[in-house]
Amino acid sequence: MKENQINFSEVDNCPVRNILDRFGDKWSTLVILILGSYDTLRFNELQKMIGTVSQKMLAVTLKKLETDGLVSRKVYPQVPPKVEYSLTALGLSLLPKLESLVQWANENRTIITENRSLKG
Amino acid sequence: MKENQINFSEVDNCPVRNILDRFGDKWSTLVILILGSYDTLRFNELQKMIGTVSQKMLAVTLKKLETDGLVSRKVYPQVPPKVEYSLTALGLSLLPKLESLVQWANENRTIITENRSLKG
DNA sequence: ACCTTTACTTACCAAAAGTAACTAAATCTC
DNA sequence: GAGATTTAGTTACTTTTGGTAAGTAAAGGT
Repeated sequence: MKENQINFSEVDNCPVRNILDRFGDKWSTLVILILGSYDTLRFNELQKMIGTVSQKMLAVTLKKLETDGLVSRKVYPQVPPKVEYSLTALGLSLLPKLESLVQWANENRTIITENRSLKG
Repeated sequence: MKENQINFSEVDNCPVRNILDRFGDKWSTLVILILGSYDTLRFNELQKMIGTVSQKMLAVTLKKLETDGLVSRKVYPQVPPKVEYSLTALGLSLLPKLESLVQWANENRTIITENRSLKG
């Protein structure tokens, strides 16, 4: 057992899983990455940008991110409604870590695709 | 639109999502992190360490990671069977990026937990 | 002869996510 | 002035994903 070991075994006691489980869902990381590159987006701009997310899941995802304080939500009292989403300082602090994952994915895309086609 | 912009809008054409979707599942990142700290583990050592993963999902997760070439599987022809899992070089190259996410989660755990209890 | 052990698989059930339709109210079109 | 359009959602229903519990194979221990 290495030093600085993290205990993963209990969900509630595990500092990591409690937080990371929130990004283990299908859309959170993608929403953060996109808001990171576009700064401010309305609900259906985000939806068009992602392309394959359902309205329901985008709404749920944004609500969770807002609850955690990663995304802020600005409502303009208009009809039809206008709501703008952007990253908070906390969300921005996570961004470079996710971008580093994206960079890794880009660098290793070819080799992983090859591995997949070998094994089927 | 910033320079170095990534196009997220089409699943198949998106270099990022094609790869990252594989870690968007419930267990992959955790398995990589644990194998990263324990070096080599047998199937049920991994299961005990995670604590809440089902045998079925651990098997599925390991098979996907093996297919992608992130995890290697060494079978000892014994009865009862012995199978050892460890990270490949590719898996090891991903590890620091995931550990950086863990570090972020640790640093921001308190504030996120507070945010959740305010809104939640 | 029977129980144990390990790394799975399988059949069945629960939870998460996808789909499509619906809503409210101001503005635009005819 | 009746009806379509627009936006940010919500709701009811279906599909997909994950969880549960039991089963499997074959060697060794009691």
